[in-house]
Amino acid sequence: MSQTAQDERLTERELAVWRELLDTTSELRRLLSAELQQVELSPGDYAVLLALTEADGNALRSSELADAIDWERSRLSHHLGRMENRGAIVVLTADGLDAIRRASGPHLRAVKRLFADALEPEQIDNLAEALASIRKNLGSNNSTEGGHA
Amino acid sequence: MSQTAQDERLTERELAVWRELLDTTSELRRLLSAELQQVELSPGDYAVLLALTEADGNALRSSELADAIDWERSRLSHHLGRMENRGAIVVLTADGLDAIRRASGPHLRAVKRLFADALEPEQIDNLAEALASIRKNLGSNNSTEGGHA
DNA sequence: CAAGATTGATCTTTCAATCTTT
DNA sequence: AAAGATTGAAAGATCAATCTTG
Repeated sequence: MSQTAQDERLTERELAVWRELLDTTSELRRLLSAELQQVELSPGDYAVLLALTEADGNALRSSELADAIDWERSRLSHHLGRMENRGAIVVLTADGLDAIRRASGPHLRAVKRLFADALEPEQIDNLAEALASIRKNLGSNNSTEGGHA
Repeated sequence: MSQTAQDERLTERELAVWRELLDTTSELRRLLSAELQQVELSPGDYAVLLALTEADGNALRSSELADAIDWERSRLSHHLGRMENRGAIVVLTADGLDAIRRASGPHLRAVKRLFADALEPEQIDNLAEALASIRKNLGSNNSTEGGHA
């Protein structure tokens, strides 16, 4: 499945990179979340709206939406309820479209600024390759089984 | 600050890798969390205990601990309260040491299995380099300012 | 009945006060 | 008063039922 020795312990180096991966992505999520807050959306809101925008006819069945953003059904259900309370959107209405349109420009600029601008094309390739290897390994590995929740 | 052109839009490729980074790390966190649950610890518990284990005398002031794991003070305060309720540990007691000892073996093996085993040494290096670039860029960039919360 | 979807309970995180200590 | 720390309330996430529909 994997290319490196399976039998040895995790090295200091590997552990350090692992922690750095967790810390860095946490920080990125935090900053992007703050960015989105300026247009009154949570990261969850954004994920939901984005998935709907990208779907055919701007609509998805609940379970399809859950799959698209890889959420548990119950989490989605609660979240949609909250969005409704806030006068937000379940299936993309004019308001919903408006919200995501207002958000996506700043959001994408933030992703570029915080992430893409930091990396050379080759680094992007390397990162993509590393993530693909991890993914591939998750598929064949995974004691908890199943893939996701 | 950065090496690539600042003025163009985020490319499809960059966006795809960005999403893949978010998805992959989410999945890793989920699996590691499930792993920890088998020894009755949450990822938060583990972070707290680990920081204390690595500290001088297995103790830290509250604000130092918060800094070490990069949490807001209030979050740490609530979490420590919950750990106390559960009969867990604030400053590392015998029970706390015991808990982290029981957890760390399985946890580190899981990190190796899910993360390190998937990557060639060169991929680890590449990943570390990409993360370092992102970090460096976060330092000089960051509109929300400050660094963390 | 089984998959799709919602609900309630509980736990976690965040935000805005508030209390404490120097 | 300013930094350190705690608290309460509200939002978000998770788990185990439960309800709904095909």
